[in-house]
Amino acid sequence: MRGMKRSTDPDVLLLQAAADPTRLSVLRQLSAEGAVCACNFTDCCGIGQPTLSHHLRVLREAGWVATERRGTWIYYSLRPEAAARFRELAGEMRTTAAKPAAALGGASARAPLAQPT
Amino acid sequence: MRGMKRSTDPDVLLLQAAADPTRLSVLRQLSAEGAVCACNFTDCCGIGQPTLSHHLRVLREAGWVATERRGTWIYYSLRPEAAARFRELAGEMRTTAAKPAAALGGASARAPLAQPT
DNA sequence: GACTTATATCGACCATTGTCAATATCTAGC
DNA sequence: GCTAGATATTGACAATGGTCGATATAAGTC
Repeated sequence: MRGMKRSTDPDVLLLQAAADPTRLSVLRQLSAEGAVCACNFTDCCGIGQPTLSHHLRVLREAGWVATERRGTWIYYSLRPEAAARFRELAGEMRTTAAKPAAALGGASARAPLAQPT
Repeated sequence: MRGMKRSTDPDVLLLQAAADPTRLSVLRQLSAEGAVCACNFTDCCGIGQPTLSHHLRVLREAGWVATERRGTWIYYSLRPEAAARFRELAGEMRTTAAKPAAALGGASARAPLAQPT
């Protein structure tokens, strides 16, 4: 099979949703301002309204944002669970500080599977 | 112009690099084990060697990993700067806890640009 | 030198995705 | 009902990106 493999891991979906200039910008604005009307993003990002709507849908389906209708417009806000999961994910990414390059010199821990005799 | 726009924002590049099942798996293994030989990932992820090499290149170019040759094999390790930047990014993503849905009820803060009379 | 092993690069293929124009849907006010 | 404004959906297109097979490069051993 060629092509890509569609990911189902929620962590990957969360990262994929944030890994776009427009959407990261939206997330940052939401983080800074709390609840933001969709119409506020339209001009901010230099993209058309359908495109923005698409990005907001991606963020919603990834669990990043919640929506609330107020009359004709819709407010978007960051979902605390998503932000928390994101921070947790980032917290996992730590360099052990003992191994990165130092452990390579030792005679004990070297070859991963086999050694070139 | 149709098509996508190539992002140049280093934060977006960092997120894009992490937003793939294989690469996230690699990053997690690096975080857990420190320095890992490239040959350790090959069988782990169920992908071919050229594909893994491609993913490692993406991670390298995004600043996620550093490499060190040891004989015929190459060890990959997490770059502390990347992990730190990632945590910082995640730290930005906070719900202000004062606005998400509460501020919408008030009569003061409502319309973003205009109000439906 | 030849041979083996590990990693990188190249070239192709196809799935995904960001974008737009046009249109539909929903809500409010008349 | 009709009209106006905000948002969502549809259908197309192009660029990106993940995958593989084949090949190239690099380092080690003999």
